[in-house]
Amino acid sequence: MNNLVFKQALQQYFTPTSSEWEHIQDKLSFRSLAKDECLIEQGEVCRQLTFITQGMIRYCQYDYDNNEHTTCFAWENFFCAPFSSFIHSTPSFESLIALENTHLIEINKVDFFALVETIPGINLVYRKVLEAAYLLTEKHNYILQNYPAAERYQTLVMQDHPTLLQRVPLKYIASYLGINPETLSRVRRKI
Amino acid sequence: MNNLVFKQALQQYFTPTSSEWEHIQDKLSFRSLAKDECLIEQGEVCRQLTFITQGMIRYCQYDYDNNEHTTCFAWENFFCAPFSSFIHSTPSFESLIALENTHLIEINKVDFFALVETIPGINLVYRKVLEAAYLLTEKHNYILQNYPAAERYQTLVMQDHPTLLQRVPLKYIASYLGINPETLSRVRRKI
DNA sequence: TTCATTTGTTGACTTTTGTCAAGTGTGGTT
DNA sequence: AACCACACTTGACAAAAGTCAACAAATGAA
Repeated sequence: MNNLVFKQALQQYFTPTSSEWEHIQDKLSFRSLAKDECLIEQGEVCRQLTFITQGMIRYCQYDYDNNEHTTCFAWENFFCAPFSSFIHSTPSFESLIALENTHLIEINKVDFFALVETIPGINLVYRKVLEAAYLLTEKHNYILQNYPAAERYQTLVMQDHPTLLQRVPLKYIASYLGINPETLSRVRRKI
Repeated sequence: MNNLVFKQALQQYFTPTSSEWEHIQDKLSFRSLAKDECLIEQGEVCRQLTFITQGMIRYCQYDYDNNEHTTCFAWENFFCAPFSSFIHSTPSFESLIALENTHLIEINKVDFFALVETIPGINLVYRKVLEAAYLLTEKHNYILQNYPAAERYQTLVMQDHPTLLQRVPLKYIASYLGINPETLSRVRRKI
């Protein structure tokens, strides 16, 4: 069941042989998070790669005044991790918190990198995941640095992810746009 | 000469066999940029990976009002490219412009990915380059989004890259910090 | 050296966004 | 139904950074 969702996700990139799939499946474990439960806390070192089979995760960081800032949302069929922590075993910049009750597949980091080395298809998947993560944050950051509040809303929400509005409280959307809820409220009123 | 610098850079990650090195060397070409010359213009699709043997490159983007924003600096011994464009063959978000007279080694994208597929060491190097690029922009963005002007200067310049001050005009540093030159000037006066 | 251009600084003012406080609305619990 | 917590909105005001204009300082070319 859950495994199948995962296999389908891999098959976007390669079709594992049955022996490869055996090896992969061996390393998977399952986990659920209740709404508001933490997958990883800021400062922790990330030790596994996570794949979301159902639900939604919010990435957030804390600034010098301990205010929370949302940097990313991830949902069904995406891999999620604080990648720099996952890659370099350094403390994570961000916390990952469930926005809804969420079902996950986890692969331990050591196991995952062993698969990357031994299964070329997994190497490819890893590259694609990194590339996609890079692209997503690049755009988010480009918009946050170069556009005022109203344009951020238009681009990052209305244009790119209008469905967020149905799933995510506005206060987190405001935080994703790098503005506060009051400002978002004023932006939305003017439209 | 130039090749040697490049080989040394690779050797941080792996030691190519002499036949591997032959294949790699075959694909390298050399290029120089005068100060202010453009390596890649925003909107262009990036078709090669570049390695800097001497000099310095500035990455910059243009916002909705066509104001320029510096997002990154790269110098000797670093690979540089607008990675999302390089990876996905999409128009580059940013222009790459020489800050000084600069010497480069280039590898055509198709050749490079062929090397990634055939030489495991190059695959590793590519992963490391991507990971490093990801980490660098992640920190830059984290600071820009979460800290006010004075703290951005302290962290990104004084702490991380104080040598920038000797090589880069303040107006570009201001732009890298997401503030204007007047604000930077005021920040520096207060210290 | 001199002159012109670019770079950097400063002050006065404006704009944008944030902060604080009060209020409305909604959903869930008892 | 009544209450509570939470999400969201609104207004008045404050703070941070941007804009514009003037000028100073450094750099480079003639």
